[in-house]
Amino acid sequence: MLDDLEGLDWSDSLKEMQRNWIGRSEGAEVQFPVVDSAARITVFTTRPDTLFGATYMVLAPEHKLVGEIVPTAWPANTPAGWRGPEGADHADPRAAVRTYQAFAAGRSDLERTDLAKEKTGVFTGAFARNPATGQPIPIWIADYVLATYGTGAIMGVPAHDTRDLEFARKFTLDIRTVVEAPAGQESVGYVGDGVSVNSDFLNGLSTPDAKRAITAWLAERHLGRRMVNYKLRDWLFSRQRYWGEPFPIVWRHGPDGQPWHEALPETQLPLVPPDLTDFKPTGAGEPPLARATGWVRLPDGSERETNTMPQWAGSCWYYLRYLDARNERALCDPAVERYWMGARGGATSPPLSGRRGPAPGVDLYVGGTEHAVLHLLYARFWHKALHDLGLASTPEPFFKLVNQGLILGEMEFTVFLDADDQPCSAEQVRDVAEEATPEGPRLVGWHKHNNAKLLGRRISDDDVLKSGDGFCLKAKPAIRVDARSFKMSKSRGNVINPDAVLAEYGADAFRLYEMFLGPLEMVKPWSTKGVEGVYRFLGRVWRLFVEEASETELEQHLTLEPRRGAQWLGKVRLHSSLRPEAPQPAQLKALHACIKKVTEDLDGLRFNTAIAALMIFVNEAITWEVKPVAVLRDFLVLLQPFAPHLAEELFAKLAPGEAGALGSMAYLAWPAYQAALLQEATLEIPVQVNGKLRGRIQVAAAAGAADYERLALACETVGPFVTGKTVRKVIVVPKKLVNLVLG
RNA sequence: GGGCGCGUGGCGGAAUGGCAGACGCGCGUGGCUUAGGACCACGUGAGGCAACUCUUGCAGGUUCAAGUCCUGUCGCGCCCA
Repeated sequence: MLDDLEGLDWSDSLKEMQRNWIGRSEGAEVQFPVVDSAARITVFTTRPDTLFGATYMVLAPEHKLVGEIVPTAWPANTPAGWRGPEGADHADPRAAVRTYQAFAAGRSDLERTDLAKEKTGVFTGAFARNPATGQPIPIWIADYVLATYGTGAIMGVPAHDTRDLEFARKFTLDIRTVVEAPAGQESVGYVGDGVSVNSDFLNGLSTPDAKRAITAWLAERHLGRRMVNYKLRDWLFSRQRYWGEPFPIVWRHGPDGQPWHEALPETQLPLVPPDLTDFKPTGAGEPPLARATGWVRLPDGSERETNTMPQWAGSCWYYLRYLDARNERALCDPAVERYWMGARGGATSPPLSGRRGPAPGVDLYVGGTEHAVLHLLYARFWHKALHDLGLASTPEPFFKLVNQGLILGEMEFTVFLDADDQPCSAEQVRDVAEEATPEGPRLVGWHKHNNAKLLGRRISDDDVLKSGDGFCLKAKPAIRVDARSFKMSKSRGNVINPDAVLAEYGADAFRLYEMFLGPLEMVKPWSTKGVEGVYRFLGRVWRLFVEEASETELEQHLTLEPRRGAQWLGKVRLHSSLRPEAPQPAQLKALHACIKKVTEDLDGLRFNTAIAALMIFVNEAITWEVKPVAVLRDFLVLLQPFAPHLAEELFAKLAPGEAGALGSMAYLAWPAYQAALLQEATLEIPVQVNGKLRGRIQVAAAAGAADYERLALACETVGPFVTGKTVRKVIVVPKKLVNLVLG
């Protein structure tokens, strides 16, 4: 899964997130014998070269060896600070360990590892032997070591690990430098690569060499081995909910009473969940399915599994099932699978970056980053399993993937108020954060100087003015306000309901606005005013085609009898300026410029600029006295992917026979632009003097560099800047500009 | 703390190293209208009477030419810790 990320046409950040989640790290496993015990503590480290600097060990509080190694009494000379956190000076190590374990159990993983927090821990009273130095080193338990990561134990190398150093300083543990930092840097606390020192046979070796040497040395003595560790964990695949696919598993009991489970035969699939009216878990704490006793208990005495699969189970393979959703015998017919998912062109794992034409697998996956490491990681895993089983023909499901940006709520302005309701300028506020209240989240902050808590109050955009690089109160310009857009959420109350937008502006305007908002991948704030803008554009398209009197009639009838809209729509007539005449050159140029832009922008998923090109065309075409039908027809083909309802409606009026025969414009050929029609006879070229715009010249399309230079020097508005000075150099970029460089 | 991304008019945004601000919103003026928050036309980065000057977070650099490339810095966002 890690290696195949290379060939995917995904964003680098998304691939990086998957790499981090998989969390491959190379290092070594090292055994530390426990003094006066048969036990050995295994640690995983990415820095085996620092083994000589390991001056203590830490086990996770939940580590299974803890109970085994703790002695009944503190060793002689145990410092007071080691015998319990914050001065709790326990009489014996067992009490200290018990107390600490209880403390750690109450903390979340995040609280434990947060670097800003104070390190906590307690000495177990036991020692381990550093396999490199032979010295005994104290064994601690501390919650900055997580039981679920690696082996749940670490060697503490305070000189070269930030967290270990903090811990060692707090509990006055030995700090031993074993890596020399590059000149000019302090070696204690240095975590990069350097040269080994104070490390016997490693001395003088560079970090990579030292890692190899110590790993080999450990392996020879059966004290360790090279190891690759992964952060990726199993993901618990069952839920105690009703809504989810039931597992096709039954439980039986052996003669000894021991339960064992068995998969249902394929003939009994699919397994459908029972109808329930109560979806809560049972009083005994069993999942909701246990309520359907008739479904759970089978005639032969066995019982069905009552856990269900999690929501994401289906999302790992639905794109395969969709290909052949009614197939009763198989996941998907192999021929169908090859047709839709197969690597067209023969390659099974092509390098995809910069590739043209259709990709194998799902043609294009558009999804949010919130799926980066869950759905997208596990769907890849399932797909690879299915590929290995011969059920999927590609090694990856989604070769080309685009993360669409989140659409945020409308911009909100917030003024900060102190305890007396006096406004405080936003630049005086630090640590602005959201706080939950019964009315929904609100912003809070703290005053930079007096540390007073300040509460945010939302204000209307009518009450603010632009000021410098921010906004201020219209009534009190000295008070700056916070301006930002938030993620839409029910509790904040800034959710835009698509149904409401559809009812008001229609589906064409809604989808058009979403595409017009900005680049697909960017986070963008919603603006209902912007929907009105594209809605108006659709109105202009309509009026481009439709005769005004019949449009007025339609509107009047719609007001009186909205239910008979379809009937009146049929009576709408095309505008009399639409005629089957040959297009003028300027009209063809406008059309083909639009075809070129829309075609290229669609290929690059730049919907916003494609729509801008459609608008430019309409703005021009609406001024034409005669509108050639052929030109407007091609325009409708360009419009159809963006506003299909409107485009189809107008196409049916413009070409009723063709529209009726095709059923949908989707079957029409996409227009091709002709470059020749876009050629100009003369070009307007800007003239710069020392890089500043000073004039414009008209240049024939076929002109050479000498013509550009002559015309530029002769240009009226350029003259005053050049007279009396030496033109040292003339830069001519054909069809682009002329730059006169003065001496 | 680390990684990645983003900073352009009042707002969303446009710009193969080559005329910054396309297109849209908002705003202004006018027209049409019994009326309209409909529609149409024109204007709209800032300063200046003007010639012109300034302007892509900030500071440098490369270049005939930088929003775009490089270095540093500040701010915001996401992910990880």
